[in-house]
Amino acid sequence: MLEKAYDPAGTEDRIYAMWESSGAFRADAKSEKESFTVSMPPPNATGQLHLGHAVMLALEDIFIRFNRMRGKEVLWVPGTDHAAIATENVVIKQIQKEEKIPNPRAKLGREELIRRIAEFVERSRDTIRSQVRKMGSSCDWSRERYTLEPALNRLVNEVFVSMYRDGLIYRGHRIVNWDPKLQTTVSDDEIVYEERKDPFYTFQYGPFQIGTSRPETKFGDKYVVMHPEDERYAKYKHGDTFTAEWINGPIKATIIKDKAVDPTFGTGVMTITPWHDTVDFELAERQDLDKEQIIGFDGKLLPIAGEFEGMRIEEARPKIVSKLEKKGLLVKIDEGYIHNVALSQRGKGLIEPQIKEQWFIDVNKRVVQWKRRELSLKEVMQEVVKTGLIKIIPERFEKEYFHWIDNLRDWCISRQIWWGHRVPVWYKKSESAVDTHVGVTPPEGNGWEQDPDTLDTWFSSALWTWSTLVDTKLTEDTSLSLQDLLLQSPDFMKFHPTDVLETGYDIIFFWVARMVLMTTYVTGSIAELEYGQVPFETVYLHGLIRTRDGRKMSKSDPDTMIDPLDMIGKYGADALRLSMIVGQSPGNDSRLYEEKIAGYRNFVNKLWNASRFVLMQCDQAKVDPHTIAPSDMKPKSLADHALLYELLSVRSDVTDAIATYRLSEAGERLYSFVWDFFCDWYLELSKGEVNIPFLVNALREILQLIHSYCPFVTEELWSHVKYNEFGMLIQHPWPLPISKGHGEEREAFQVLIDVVTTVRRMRSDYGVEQAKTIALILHSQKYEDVLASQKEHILRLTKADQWTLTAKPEKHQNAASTFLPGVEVHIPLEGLLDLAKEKASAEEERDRLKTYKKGIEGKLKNKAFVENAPTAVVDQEREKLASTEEKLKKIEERLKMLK
RNA sequence: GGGUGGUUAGCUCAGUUGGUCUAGAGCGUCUGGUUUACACCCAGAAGGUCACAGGUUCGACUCCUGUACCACCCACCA
Repeated sequence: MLEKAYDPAGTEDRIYAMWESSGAFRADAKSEKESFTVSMPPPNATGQLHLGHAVMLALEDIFIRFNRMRGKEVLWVPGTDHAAIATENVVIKQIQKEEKIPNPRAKLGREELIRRIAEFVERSRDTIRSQVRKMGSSCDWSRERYTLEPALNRLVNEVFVSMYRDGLIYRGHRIVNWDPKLQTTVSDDEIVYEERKDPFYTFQYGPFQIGTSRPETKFGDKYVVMHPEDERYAKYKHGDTFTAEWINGPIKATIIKDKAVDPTFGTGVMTITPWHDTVDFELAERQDLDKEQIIGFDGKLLPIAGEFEGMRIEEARPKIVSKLEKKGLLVKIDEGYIHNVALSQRGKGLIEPQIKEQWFIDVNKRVVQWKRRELSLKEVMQEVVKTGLIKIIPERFEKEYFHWIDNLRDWCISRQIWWGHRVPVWYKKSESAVDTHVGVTPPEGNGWEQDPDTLDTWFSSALWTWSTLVDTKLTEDTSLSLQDLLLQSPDFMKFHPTDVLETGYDIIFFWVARMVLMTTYVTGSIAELEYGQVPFETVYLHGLIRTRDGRKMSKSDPDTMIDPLDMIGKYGADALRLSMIVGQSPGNDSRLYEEKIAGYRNFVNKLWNASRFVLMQCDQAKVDPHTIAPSDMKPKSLADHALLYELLSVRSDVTDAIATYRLSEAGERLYSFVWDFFCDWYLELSKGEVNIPFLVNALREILQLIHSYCPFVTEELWSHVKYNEFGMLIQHPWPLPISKGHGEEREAFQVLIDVVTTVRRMRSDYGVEQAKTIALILHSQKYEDVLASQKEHILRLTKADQWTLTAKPEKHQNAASTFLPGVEVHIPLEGLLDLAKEKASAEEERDRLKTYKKGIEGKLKNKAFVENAPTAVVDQEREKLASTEEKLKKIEERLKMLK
C-alpha cells in the first residue's frame, strides 16, 4: 500500500533513471511518424541552473511530453553554450583570486588559459546535466551538443567563409564599444547605462562657445559643427576656416553645417571627436572628415595630448580644465549635468568608444537567396514573420521584433577574447602587402598567422537549431560542402525546422532574431529545402520570474534568489513545475515564492491520496487493478455518468489548450477538475458503492492528461494502477479528444449535483444541523426517476433519514430553491425557519432578477442584435429571459405568501 | 526622446474575436467539521463601482480616445 504522503525525494531520481535507461527520450530519425522538435536553449556552461532555466525546461518538457503521447516522433536536443565573454571572465576572476595572478592573460598565454577554461567548463557542464535531469526534462541525451565542439566549429567556419564570399561579412574600421578594462569589444546589447551627475564645461573656441562633459577628448577637435538653418550662425559658411587658441596652442578649425546638430541644445555649436563618439563618427563619415585617435586602447591619452600624454582620464580631466581656465578659455562650469554613461554589462567597466578594425555582418546587402528572390538579411528577417512562417507568442512581440529590425545596424561579430570560435582568417605579411586567407581550414605553407579575435558567442548560437542536427561524423569529411552536410544528415532532414523555440523574452534580439538571420541565409539557396527553411515555426516567449515583491532575482543579492534545486528538494520537481506554469501567461513576468510552490505540492499530494483511495478500494474488494481492462470502463450510477461527461470535456479542453500553447489554462482546468470535481465530489459520492473498474480507468485517464505537467508523481502512480499490458506512462497514447455528447445524461446528473449542493447550502444558511426529512419538490415529472434512482446517495449526502417527493409546489418554498430549474428542495425546519430572513433574501433576489431581466429585454429589442447575432446566441438569450421571468414569478408569489 | 505592456478581492494573478461573467482561482481571513484517501484535509462565508474620465454599442473587464501611476525595451545629445 502507498504511503500516506507522497515523497518526491525518494521517487524522482528513480523514475528519471527508469525513463532514461528505457530509451523513451531517444528519437529515431528513421521513424515514419510526424516529427516534433525542440532545441533546448543551451544554458551557459558556467555555474548553476537558475529559475529562468527551470521555467524554460518545464515548459519545453510539457510540449515534448504532450506531443510524444500524441504519437509524434519527438526530439528535444539538450546542450550547453560556451558563453564566450561570460566564461572567460569567470575563470579569469577565479585565477586572479585564487592564484593571485593579476593579469592571467599575459601570464598564462593563450593556450594555457584556454586549457584552464575548457577544464572549468567540463566540470560545470556536469553540474548542468544533472540539474536538467532533476527538473524531469525528457530530452535526448544521446544527442547532447556543445556550441564549442569541433563539429560545430566546422559549421561556424563554413558559414563564416560562405558569408565572406557572398560579401556579407566584411572587415572594416568602425566605431565599437571598447571596454578598456576587459580589453575587448562589447556589443551594443551588452551595454548598460547608468545615470551620472558630472560637470558640464563651456569653453571658448574661436568665436564660438562649445559645451562638453569630456574635455579630455577635445585635443584634436578641428571641426565646428552647427545646424544649417541656425540663424545665429548664418554668417558662417560651410567650409570656412579660422584659427582658434586651444589646449596646446593654436589650431586651424573648419566650419561644418550638419542637420545632426540640435540648435536648442547648449549654444547650438559643437566640436566633434569622431574617433571616440558614435554620432560624431557617423557625421564625420557623412562629411568625409579626418578622424584622430586621442585615447589609447589602454585608456591612457596618446601623444597628441602633449604634456598630458600617458595620463588616465580621471587624472587628466581636471588638469586640462585648469589649463584652459588659465588661458581664459573657460566660460563656465555647470555642476549639475545629468547624463547617461555607458558601462559594460559584465564587469561594469566604463565603455570608451574607439575606432577599430572589426569583422561585421552586412544586414542591408541584397544577396541573400530566399524563395527564389534576392533579399537583404534584414528583409528576410522581416519577411518570415510577416508571412506567418514564424509565429511569435504572445503576438505583441512581433511588433517589437519589427521595431528592432528597423533600427538594426551591421552586426559586429569579432571579439578580442580568447575563449570562443576563432575567426577563420589567416594573414601572411610580406614586405609589400598582407595576404589574407579566409577558409574553413588553415592555408598551406609557412608564415601564416591566424586572426587573434574570436567570434561573438551569438554567432555560433545562431546556428543552434540546425547545427545540432548535423551528423558529427560527416563534419570530419572536409570534402563535403555545407549544403552536403545538411542534406546528408538524417536528423536534419527529419527534424528541421524545429516546431517551437521556447525562451525568455529578454533574449529575443540577442538570439531569436539572429537564428532567423543565419538559418534563412544558410538554407535559402538549397533547392531540396524548397529554397529556404526557418529555424522554428513558433516562438514561445516566457516572462521573467521575479521575487514576491516584484524585484528581479539577482546573484548579487542572494536573499532574493530562489534556488530551483532547493525547491525541488523541499517540494519536489512536480510542484515546482506547476507553480511556474499555472497562472502564468506568456510574455508577462511572474512572481514566485515558497507558499505558491507549497500549494502545488499539496495538489500533487492530493493526486497521490486520491490514487491511494482507489487502490484501497481495490484492496478491499480483492481486485488487482492491473487486471482491470480499459474496456471495463462502464458507468453505472449517475455520478459515473457525470464523471465521464466531465472527463470527456476536460480531455477536449486540455488537448486544445496545450496544442495552442495555452498551458496555464490547461493546468488550471486539470487542477480544479482533479481537486474540486474528482476528489471532493465524485470520490465522496462514490464512497459506499464504488464502481471499481470505472474508477480505476478514470484515474488512469487523469494521470495521462496531467502527466506532462507533473511527470514524476503520475509515472509513479501509473505503475500502481496501469493495465498489465500497458507500458510506461511517458509513452502511453494520449486519450483521443471526442466531441461532447451525453446531453440528456448531463441534464439528469446536473439535477443530482444541484440537489446535494442546495441542501448543503441551506443547512449552512439556516444553521440546520439535522433535518430528518427532506422534501424534494418537483416541477417536472421527468426528474422523478432520476432522483428516485439516487435516493441512497441523496440521503447519505444530506444526512437525512427519509425524504418525500412531491410533484406540486408547496407552501413553504425556499429562496435557495431558485437555484434549481426543475426541482425544489425543502427541508421542514419545524418552526426554526426565520421567515423574515427568507423574505429579505427573496426580495434581494427579486431585485437582482429584475435588473438582469431588463438587460436581456434590451438586448432582444435591438433589431441589429436579433438579426446579426448567431441564432444560437439569440435563442440562448430568449431562454434566459424565459427562465428569468419564471423565477421572478415564483419569487413574487412567495413574497406574497410571506406577507 | 521613441516604443511596448500593466493597473481586476488583503496578497499573487487568470479572464481566447463585446452577450452562459448577474466578474473567477490560489494564498490569506472568518465560521463549522475526529465523515473508514488526504489537516499537504472537508463544508461554508466575507471580500471587487474590473485605475480614472469620456466615447462607440441595445449591451464594455473586454473596443476607441485621453489622464494618472508602475514596469520593461530601444536610442542617447555634444
